[in-house]
Amino acid sequence: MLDPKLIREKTDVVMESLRKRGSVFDLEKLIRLDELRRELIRRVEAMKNQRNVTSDEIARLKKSGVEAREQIEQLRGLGKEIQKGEQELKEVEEQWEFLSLEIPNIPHDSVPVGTGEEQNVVVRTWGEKPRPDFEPAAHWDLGERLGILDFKRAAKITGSRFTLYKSHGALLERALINFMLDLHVREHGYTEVLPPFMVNRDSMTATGQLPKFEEELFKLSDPDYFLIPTAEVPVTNIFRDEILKEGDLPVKYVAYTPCFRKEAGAHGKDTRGLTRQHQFNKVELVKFSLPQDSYPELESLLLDAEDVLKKLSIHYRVSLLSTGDLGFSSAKTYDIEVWLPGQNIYREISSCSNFGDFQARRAKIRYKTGAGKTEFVHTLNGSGLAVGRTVMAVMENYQQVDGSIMVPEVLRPYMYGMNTIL
RNA sequence: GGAGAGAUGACCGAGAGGCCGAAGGUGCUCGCCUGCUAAGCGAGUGUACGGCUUAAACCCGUACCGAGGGUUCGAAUCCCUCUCUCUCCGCCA
Repeated sequence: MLDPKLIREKTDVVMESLRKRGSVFDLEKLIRLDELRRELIRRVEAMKNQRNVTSDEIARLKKSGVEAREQIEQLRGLGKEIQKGEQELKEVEEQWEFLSLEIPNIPHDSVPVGTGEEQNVVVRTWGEKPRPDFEPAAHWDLGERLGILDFKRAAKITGSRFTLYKSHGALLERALINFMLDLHVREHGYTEVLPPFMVNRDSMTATGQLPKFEEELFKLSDPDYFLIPTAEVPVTNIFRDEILKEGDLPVKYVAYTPCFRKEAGAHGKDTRGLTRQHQFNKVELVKFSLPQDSYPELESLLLDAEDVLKKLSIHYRVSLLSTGDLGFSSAKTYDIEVWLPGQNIYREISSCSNFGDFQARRAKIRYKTGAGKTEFVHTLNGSGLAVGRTVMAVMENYQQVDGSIMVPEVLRPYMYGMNTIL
């Protein structure tokens, strides 16, 4: 959500932001609703003021033993008037709020302007593409051959886009989760949290998944809950409707959770392997920061995520998303793309974003400054990393000519000391 | 699932139809005092929205005592519904 004052007073800035994103949002309609809303507020509040003033008078008269028939009569009709006005206001306010929740965040000045991912900018690469002297296989072939990934049976159990991990495959997934959590807790100073995997509608609205992206979410019908599409949702909502102390910031959390996504817009895309699943594991980094620190915090969060691949010695690149590719809630996003030799492509394995006060405003996460003012915090998050995609990166980058997979050095303590998956 | 208790400001906790935005305490801020890893004294300290303002502060107004409805001229206080927390019983991984 954007500051209503900003929309009202710096309309051109908001317009420009929408243009850069290629968004078709109806800003004029929102501004009209805002004006109508304020007009109604003025009317209703004037009536309420009259009610309060006269009510006080009644109280004074009664106290001094005088009947106040006339005044009571005067107010009898006013209550109904106020109710009518409030009803009208409520309707307008609901429309206004709904529309407000659908304006995307304003991109930061450092974000390149573009129409899509073609204008994303690669800001750095790390390591080099491996040059095996054999034709590297894709992880789905490796996984089925080794008996560690079973896509057919997962489809039987549930449906498409699910995976059954078996034996050392399951162990590798678990090892990566523990390795990542340990790294971020012990070396990067994050506090581990394990949140609920289902959340309510308010939480989904606070981080920006609702109301716009409901069709992407798995929904439970009985209680009105949703399966989380990322740990960002429950973890950011830890402080919803709270006022933090300035000295407590920044707060840094790391959480492992499964994630559930419908992938509604991706029919027929990435249908093979672990790339795009309805359920996948992710270790997520979340920060709450002072507004003035959030961009440096984004850089350090990105480095924390990159560190996982560095420790695993897997080649990757980092790109800065252009305005056309930027997520709805984000002001600035870096993607980390890992090299997959079996598919001969780079694939996103982490997305690190600064949301500015966009989520904090929706979630009402604030802090008190030394001067006693209450302000919105900035929220940030990034995958550290997507675990299923890391499994495929390990498999494809560490495969041997015989189809076995070497276990990266750092994972061996987490895998009973084994050095090869045969 | 059954029975009961509760939900008040950053936190704890009074309050039971008009004098309550809400006592008292803690915390925090400022000042004084003292002087040493602390204490004492005094003052101040909610949020949101609307108006005023070039903008802000100030000021004015409105709302908010879990959420939503109702009764009433008037509700933190009375009634109804819901949510959550706690205790006991039952059941259960």
